[in-house]
Amino acid sequence: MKILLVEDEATLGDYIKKGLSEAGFMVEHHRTGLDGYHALTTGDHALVIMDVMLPDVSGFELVKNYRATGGRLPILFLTAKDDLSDRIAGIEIGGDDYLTKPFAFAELLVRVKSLLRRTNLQDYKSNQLQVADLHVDLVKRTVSRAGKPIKLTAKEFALLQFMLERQGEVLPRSVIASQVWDMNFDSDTNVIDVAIRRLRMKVDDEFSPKLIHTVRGMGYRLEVAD
Amino acid sequence: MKILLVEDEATLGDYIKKGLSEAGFMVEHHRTGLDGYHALTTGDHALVIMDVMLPDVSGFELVKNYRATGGRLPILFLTAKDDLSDRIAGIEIGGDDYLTKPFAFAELLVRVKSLLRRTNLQDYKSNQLQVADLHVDLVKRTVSRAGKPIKLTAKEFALLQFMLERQGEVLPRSVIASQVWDMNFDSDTNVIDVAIRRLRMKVDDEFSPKLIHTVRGMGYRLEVAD
DNA sequence: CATGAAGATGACAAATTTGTCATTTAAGCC
DNA sequence: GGCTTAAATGACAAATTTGTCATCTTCATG
Repeated sequence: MKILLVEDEATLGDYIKKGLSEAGFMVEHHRTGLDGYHALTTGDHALVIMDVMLPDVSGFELVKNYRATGGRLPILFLTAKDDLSDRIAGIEIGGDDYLTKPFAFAELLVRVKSLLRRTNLQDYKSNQLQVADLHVDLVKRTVSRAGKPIKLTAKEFALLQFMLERQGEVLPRSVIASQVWDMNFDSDTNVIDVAIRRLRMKVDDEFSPKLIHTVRGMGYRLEVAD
Repeated sequence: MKILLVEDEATLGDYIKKGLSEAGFMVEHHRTGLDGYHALTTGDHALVIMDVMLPDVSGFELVKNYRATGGRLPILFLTAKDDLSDRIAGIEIGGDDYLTKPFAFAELLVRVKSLLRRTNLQDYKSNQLQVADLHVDLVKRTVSRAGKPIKLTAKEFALLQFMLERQGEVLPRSVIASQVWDMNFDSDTNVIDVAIRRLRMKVDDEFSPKLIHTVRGMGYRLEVAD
């Protein structure tokens, strides 16, 4: 479970991070609003803990914008005591929570767990596959290698998915044809060769080790080593 | 867990079906090879029990073809005693099993369970969603309504998936734009209207109840009733 | 029930994906 | 090393998907 923490005060930030890590959460810590916002919109966290007072942008502004674009992660605000009255009171946080500094860590942990419990019900888990440093999320349809996102077309994705499901097996063109293309393999087409090439360009060309291997006379195989 | 049974002898077929049903399996029973083959290639069973001697095609031929096109379900053959020696002996069943008639039902059940245990390990479950009679499999990327398969394009699927995730909520165009299109909503485009229309044509037009509703001035909502 | 605004729709155009083909490159074998 | 065949590649064409626009329809309201 990944938590995004946006907190500029080093001492407090480290303290929270340490505590949550010990409680079994992965914590990604950013110190400015913009960094935090970037992480928020690109990452896959389950919850956000955000200081309202940040050096650059107000946490409140950030979240307003985040919500306006459809973001729905639960957000737990941290506010300084004297900010509380007029600020938080007016925020339509809609189901999110806040905590006034200073607070006991135990208190934070309780709120975090409660928020996660409340929201994680309808979260269906992603269906992830991985080979070497290639990550594939079958539900989100995202692919990345060595952390770099890769955009695949529908056919490319289907082909990769099929090969992943049969990792290590040699896949004759005829089998690929019938499973990925739903056609009877007609040996005078080379669609599959071409598709493999396109997939390789995106998934293998600039990386190593190579994952897609040719088995001459037989077909192709996806595998980490040879 | 769905099991496909292909057996022409009525008595034996009914007997097996009854027994397996009582053991908690769903059984789809076909009486001819061709029917069975059709079910095999279009359905989503976990295991196949097939008589080798069928009135139309030999079960052996069927499976040979099935394997050649990449099918990988475990298949349990039923053979008459005297067919056994020369036939089964020569079949490269590769991991599948067979049972000689007559057999005790308990024996069949043991084999079935063992085959399922052996193969279900690497089967990752599909990630399914459903509203009314609309079924969506997020991993296989299949959609069907009232049992009828529906083909969606990538954008259509993404839109439907998004609406399903937020079932019941009114989704402003601006939110759809940022979540499905990854663009800042620019009110002088009607891409979303058009996309909704295309989705409706496939998913709602010839069905009822309607699932995609317009909330005038606000956006769209996916919901079973109004 | 007339009117203005929002949404639906159909036709078209742009962009993207997918498949085909001719040619080049590489592998396996003698 | 030369030969044969399989696979890789690049360029092109077809097909499909996606977005734009102009027009028509529907809804809410006075």
